[in-house]
Amino acid sequence: MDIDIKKFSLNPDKYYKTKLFEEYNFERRPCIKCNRFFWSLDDNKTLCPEDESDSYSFIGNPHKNKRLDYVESLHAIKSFFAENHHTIINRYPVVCRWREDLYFTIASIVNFQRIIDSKVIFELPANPLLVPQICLRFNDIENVGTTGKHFSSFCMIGQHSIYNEPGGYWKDKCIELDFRLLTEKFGINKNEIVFVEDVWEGGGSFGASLEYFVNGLELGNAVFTEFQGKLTEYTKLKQMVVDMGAGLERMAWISTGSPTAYDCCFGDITKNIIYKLGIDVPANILNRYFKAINKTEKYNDILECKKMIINSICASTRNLNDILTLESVYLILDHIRTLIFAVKDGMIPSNVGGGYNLRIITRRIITTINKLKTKIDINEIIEAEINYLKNAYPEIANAERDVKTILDVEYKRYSESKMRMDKIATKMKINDKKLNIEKLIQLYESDGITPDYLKERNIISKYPANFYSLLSKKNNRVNTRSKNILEFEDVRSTELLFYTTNPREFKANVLKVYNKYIILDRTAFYARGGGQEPDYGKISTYNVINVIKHGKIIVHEVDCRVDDIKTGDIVKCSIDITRRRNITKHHTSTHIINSASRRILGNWVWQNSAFKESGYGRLDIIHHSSLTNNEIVKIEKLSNNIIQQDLIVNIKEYKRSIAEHKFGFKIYQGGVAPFRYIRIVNIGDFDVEACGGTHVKRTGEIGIIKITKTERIQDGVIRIEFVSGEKAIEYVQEQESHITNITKLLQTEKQKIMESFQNKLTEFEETKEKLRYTLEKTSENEVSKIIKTSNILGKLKLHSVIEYKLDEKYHIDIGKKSTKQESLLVYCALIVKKNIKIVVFSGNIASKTMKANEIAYNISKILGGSSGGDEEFAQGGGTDKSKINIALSTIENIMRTIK
RNA sequence: GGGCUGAUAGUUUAGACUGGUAGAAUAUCUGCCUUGCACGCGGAUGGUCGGGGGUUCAAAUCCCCUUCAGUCCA
Repeated sequence: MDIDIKKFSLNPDKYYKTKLFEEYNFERRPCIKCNRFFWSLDDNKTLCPEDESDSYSFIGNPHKNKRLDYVESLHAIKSFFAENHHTIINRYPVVCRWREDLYFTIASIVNFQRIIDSKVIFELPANPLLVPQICLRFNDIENVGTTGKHFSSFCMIGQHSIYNEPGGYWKDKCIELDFRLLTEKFGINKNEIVFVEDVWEGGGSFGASLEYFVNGLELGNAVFTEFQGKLTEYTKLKQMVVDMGAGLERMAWISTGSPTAYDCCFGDITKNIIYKLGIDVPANILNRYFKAINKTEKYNDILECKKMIINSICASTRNLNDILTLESVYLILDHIRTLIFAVKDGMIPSNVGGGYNLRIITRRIITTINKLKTKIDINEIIEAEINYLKNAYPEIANAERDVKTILDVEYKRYSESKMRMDKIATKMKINDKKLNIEKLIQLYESDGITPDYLKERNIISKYPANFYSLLSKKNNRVNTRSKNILEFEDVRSTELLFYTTNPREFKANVLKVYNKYIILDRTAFYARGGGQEPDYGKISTYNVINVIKHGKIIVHEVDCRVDDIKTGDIVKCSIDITRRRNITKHHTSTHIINSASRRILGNWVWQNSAFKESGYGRLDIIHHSSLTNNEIVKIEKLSNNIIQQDLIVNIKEYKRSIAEHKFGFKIYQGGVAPFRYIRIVNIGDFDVEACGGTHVKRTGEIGIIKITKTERIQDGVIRIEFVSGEKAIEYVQEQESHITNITKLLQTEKQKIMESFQNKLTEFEETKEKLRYTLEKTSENEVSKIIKTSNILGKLKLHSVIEYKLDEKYHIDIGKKSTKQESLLVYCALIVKKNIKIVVFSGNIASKTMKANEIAYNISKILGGSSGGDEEFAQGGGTDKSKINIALSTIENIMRTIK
């Protein structure tokens, strides 16, 4: 990266110099330590901001008398940019459903990036705009709470503009506004502001950037994105994008000069908890401590490092302990805030995907709270945080109950998990097994049992220091995906008829024919998209079997090579209307079931994905547990109730900002559409979603919804399969015919089917019982009969039998009893079924000369099998039924020879 | 998205590596003891070994698939 910074820094006039720098006479200098260039008004600065001696001097010493906390800072920033002709956009969801490569929104620009065929395209709903975007980042949660500035979720103030589109500006205006924001709204002395030259890459595109710092703290980074590709090999983008992101938490921190950024971002909550826990550290010690910890770069042992700081500022051990408790408070507040936004936007803790990050922070919340000596009420914190944050983000006002429920569910899971861990540990302690490194790794990866936990339980005394590095070595993954892309660059976009007149039959101009593909100037064929399968039908004489979108062009695939249609022809087209009708019903049903599930289960229910075919529909929802029978019944009932109400399905285009304002985030069930205008499908007041699919006009048309199956396809995701309309009738009829057949088999009538089935079960149990009883009663007789009638051969007795009816279980029972009573007896049964099974018992005396395992071995050899067992009992088998008699006479002969 | 671990009686589980009668504890029923309860001693009931397929004379055990649960990583 350094080489490339040099490349850009070689041409500072082009990439870095702005009008503001000229006007104010900013001076450009290289850092005497790292040679990076920076722009500043202060002649004394010779080092990069981080290395300056006065870094973090704002702590305890803010710039202005009027101090703005988190919410106040946000309002100040919003009004400043609104005054300067920016459209203020609501935050996007923190769950990033519009990008396959991200679980969470990690930067404000992500909202507007679309990657199509590995090309980056930016779509701004307004130009220029400002968006306060909550971002979730989990890469250094270790630092949350301890450094004073790291968060697992933070608000990135996104200032975005596309230079070469109407309304846009480039670096001059951007830097001027950022400078004015700091000086005018936050009262920062212009001499304290430093801009550092850098290059920034993200999402496949990059450009020169200016990071701006105040007192060593980076507040924002303005990236002027104009290239795409690798840093060594790139092309110029069609769009020139200003991507400025600033940290709201840090703005508030600079403004208030509090010891940490956590102190000014949660309202009074922090203060209240600190008071409740009895933490009492003098302000000057806190200020000096956090200044020092922020200047510390690398450390091996964090606790040692903290102790050193405490010593250097002449603080006490009690101060250190209080600061450690304080860190816990900060961590809890940060993690709960992250959870609030995640749950509100449709992600819950689980063991896969982004949900795992949420599980980790949830469990950190729980363990950290448990560690505190004075117990604090987690529900109170949730309430207080939402109460404060709703002043900045009103939409989270109603999230309280959901967050509590999710945390409760997760708490129970964690308790069970800990109980399991405890059991395993206890068992290991009893068995006192030696644990090698492989076993330690297995315990950690399969059961979540850390070596530290085993140490705590005195199961091991120490473990290899490289344990965690051994683990991390195992992780490597490269995700390469190649797509078959058809090139139709010269073809103009297709007019979509299904959004307007939606005809069943239409005529169209052929624009292009290629192999099995046809492109028309207009089409009513629905292309696969939004989980809805495509229309089938006919173009001229060809059967359409697939319809796909290629950018704004619709491509029809037919079942054979097209050779009698050519460009310029006018063709007659017709759509398979039965198929379309079925798919349409399933699509509207998806919306209904989705909203019904949310009402029955809870507000965290979001659509995870959906699929609508002609034969059935499938909806995957976010939910924490498998559905109970009762829940399924309720969802089905509510869905059908909506059908019976025959609600009007309203479809209308809205400007995105208006739609978001009017209906809220929940419209993005299928992901965020990047367009300025979005199509809103409104089912009465029951369900509102942004959707591009086909829908019925009134819910009554669907007729009936029947849920056929639900399953938990992974932790946190429930799949609901269902059928609608005619398909539902067919399904019900099929079920009915099954019942009819069962009724016939049971020889009863439908009303009594359950009763009759229960009777049959009881009967079966009783029969089993009778058989057991009979065998027991007769076995004694049988045994004495066997002993009496057995062949006396030499000194011993032999009872041999060829059995066709009873099983080996019977003969094992009888053989055992017989040989116990008569120690001279050899009991030998050949059970003939598909194969032959051999059961041999040899009595106590008999087994001295006639070993059961040897007898079984000899017989099995003759029958073409093998055997196993000991002297008194053996089993075996074979396949050759024709040799049964030979086998038995062989045994008799052997026994005769024994003396 | 990838990996790992597990599923045996109502409950907790042994057996699996090395295929050959599924075993224990607890609960339940019951007998003895006791005025009664608790305890103690004895007996009984309870198992599609998660499901399906394969290998084998024979699979809880070995192999493959699948369902459910847990856990770790990106």
